[in-house]
Amino acid sequence: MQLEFNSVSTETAQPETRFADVILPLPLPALFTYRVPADMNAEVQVGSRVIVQFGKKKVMTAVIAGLHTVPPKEYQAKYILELLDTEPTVTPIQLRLFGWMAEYYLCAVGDVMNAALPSGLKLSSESRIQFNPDFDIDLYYDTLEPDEKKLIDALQQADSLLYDEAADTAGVKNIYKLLKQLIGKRAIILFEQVKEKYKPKVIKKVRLYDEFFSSEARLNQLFTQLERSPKQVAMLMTYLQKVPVFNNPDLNAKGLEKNTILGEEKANRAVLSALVTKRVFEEFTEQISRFEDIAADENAEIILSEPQERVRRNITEIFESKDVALLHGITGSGKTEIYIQLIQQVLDGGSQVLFLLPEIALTTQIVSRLRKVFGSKMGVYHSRFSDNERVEVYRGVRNGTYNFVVGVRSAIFLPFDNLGLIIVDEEHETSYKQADPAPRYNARDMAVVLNSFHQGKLLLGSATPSIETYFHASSGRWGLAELSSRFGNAPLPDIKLVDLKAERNAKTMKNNFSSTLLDALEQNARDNKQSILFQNRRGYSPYMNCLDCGWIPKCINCDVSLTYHMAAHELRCHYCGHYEAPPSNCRACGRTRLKTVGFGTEKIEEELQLLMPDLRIQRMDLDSTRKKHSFQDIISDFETGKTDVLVGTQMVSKGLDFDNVTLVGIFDVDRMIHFPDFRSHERTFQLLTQVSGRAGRRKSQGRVLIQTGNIEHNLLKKVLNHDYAGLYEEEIAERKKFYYPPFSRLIRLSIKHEDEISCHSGANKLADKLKAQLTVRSVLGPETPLISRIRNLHLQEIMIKIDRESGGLKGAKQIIVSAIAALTAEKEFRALQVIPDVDPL
DNA sequence: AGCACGCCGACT
DNA sequence: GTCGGCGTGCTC
Repeated sequence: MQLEFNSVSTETAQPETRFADVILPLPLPALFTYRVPADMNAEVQVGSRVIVQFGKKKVMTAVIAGLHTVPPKEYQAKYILELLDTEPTVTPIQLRLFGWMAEYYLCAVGDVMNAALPSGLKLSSESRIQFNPDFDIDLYYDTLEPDEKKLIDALQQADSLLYDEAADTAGVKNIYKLLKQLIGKRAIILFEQVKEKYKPKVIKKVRLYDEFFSSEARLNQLFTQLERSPKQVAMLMTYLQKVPVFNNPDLNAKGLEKNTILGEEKANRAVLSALVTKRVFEEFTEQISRFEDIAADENAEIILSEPQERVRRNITEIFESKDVALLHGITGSGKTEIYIQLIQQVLDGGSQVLFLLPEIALTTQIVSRLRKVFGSKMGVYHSRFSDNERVEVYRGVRNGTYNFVVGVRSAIFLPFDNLGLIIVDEEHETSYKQADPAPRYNARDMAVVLNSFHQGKLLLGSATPSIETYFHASSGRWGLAELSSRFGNAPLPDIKLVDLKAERNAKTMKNNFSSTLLDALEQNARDNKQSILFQNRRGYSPYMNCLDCGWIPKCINCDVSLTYHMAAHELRCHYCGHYEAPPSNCRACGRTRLKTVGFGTEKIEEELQLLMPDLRIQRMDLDSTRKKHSFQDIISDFETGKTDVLVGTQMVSKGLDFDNVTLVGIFDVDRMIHFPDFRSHERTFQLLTQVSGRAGRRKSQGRVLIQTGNIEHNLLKKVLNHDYAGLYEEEIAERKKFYYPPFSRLIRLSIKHEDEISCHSGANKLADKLKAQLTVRSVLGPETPLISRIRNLHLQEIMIKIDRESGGLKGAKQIIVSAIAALTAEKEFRALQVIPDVDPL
């Protein structure tokens, strides 16, 4: 589609002229007003997508947030160029959520909309280059320079090119100069093209022309006609067999897939196309879903155990008086079956259900389990899906194909209109919080808000609830249901600490493996049992070190040491992606005694392989699961017993159920415990409990060995005793004492600047402004974060604690926003970025 | 966020 | 003398 950019209207606004306030997909604080062309007056609706021109040449998709007839006074509104929807894509509830989130998380509505809509629904324009048909090529070709000739040649072949394609064909880096020259010579023209990104999936089919089954005689005539083409007759027979049109003429309209007919013996393309040419078969295409049509398994009836049933009733009771409940059920207690029953109940009542899961848990067994019960009326919304697939789920929710969706955090943005139940499983998971970019939202918290919009019910589930959630649940604001026995009375795993200090003194360590852990691994291998080893750090070793002068290779862009990766034999920065070859000489003293220090998953894998050569080991971390299916492959290899040991990061702790795993080994807990963060104990407890839960599901009791240099540590004792209550008591007391959530609200301001000095002075100035307006004790910092520079930007942090009782959240936010605006308005701090993060993790 | 307009250094 | 660097201000 070619767009007209220079059309200027001279009409004045008639009384009936309508105006639309639209949300643009940009981080701009305001809505923009466009004029509705008269012929669209009847069709425009709030929530519909439109195409508008923004600025001189940008054309983009916007969403109508409001319609009115008040002409803007300060400027002449541009026209809406195109209306994309006959039915609104965005529902009123979604618009309300967008606005709510923008205000709460201190970002632009455009940011929220960007996160909410799959990019397939956001068309945008691209600049394309076209040969100018008025250019007299014969006359001027020889005046062109070699680069120009190349591009012109290519443009005469294709009807248009993108900038990048043009740069490629011309073989130059900077295409703009070349384009400018050619525009000057009037050889090319540029235009903007709006690209529809979503492409429905189609299959090619064939069917008989209707005339042939009008009567048997007509068909016989056809057979006679084809007499001398046995293969064509065979193909026709195949068709009639698969599509019995004489029993039911309506079947012909649906036809038969080309691939099905071509899959038959002796069938081939030539035969089919002959029949098409003879106008026996008619070719057509049909739009289909990208998702397999899977029927629910009738036998997948879920029978709850007595404790499960009790808890289910308990939750139903809670929902009579409260909208939110926490299901605190220890690992392996069978929360999923309870969810299934509740979901079924709500679906039967005619309402929609949303089931949120953390990113990693979603690719695994739970989805197939739910699939068995709910079949293809269940939609799955996941970031590993292609954009086309996500658009299909979005549309499917809108048009009623899916009344139940299992999804990751962004699924809260789907266009539900009647949500009866939201379940947030593993509610403590940090992946519910989007760290970057804006909106920095927590899907678990937004589920609470969304639920109130729908006046539905929300169930949070976890074996290790976050302290905040447990506080709300136990204080009576929300309901609390506890499930404290494992399904089938399976015993909880037996967790033991391995004393690294003692083993080091006794010199029984082999590299990073204690003799206790090695013995257990050997025992397990003999018994044909599987083991999981957990080390929450990928790569081979976190840094290299010169033995002579202590020099450590660091990232050129960030203030971090480079991690050595064995498989790729390179040093990598885990923050910016920079990588380089490991140096053979120390860059400080020139000597060659460089050693790798510390250990990650790669090193554990290597050491274990050396110690136990017969063991079949697989590693599961970000590096080994980059490719699309590798994650699933690793899991199924382990599931089917093709591997004995799985070495992994956090990834192995989430939602995986393996019946034959009886041993879990955990490395490097001391680092986790002592991580400088007020949540480090909570985190460590959650992680260790989750990983431990992988050991000995169902029948046998599993063993967990935690290697630590600090066997007396209070937190580890709580882990050993599965003492969540103890953890909660201690943590909530700390939070109260030091005034942390849930007793206050936190807003973290990250200050970034290329220049270190400006970064510090800007942060100081901002902190001073804030301290003057808020109370001094509520503004902490600025502080230099653990990593002081990322991607060449220096960092400072200010933490603001907002009093819960004073109820000044909105006021405080107002102060923060204006303080930031005032600071960045000073020209000294023009290049300073201040990024607010509300409820940071 | 892009993008155009505008004012100062190293090159045909 | 021009090209082009990125500072600053605006986009309905």
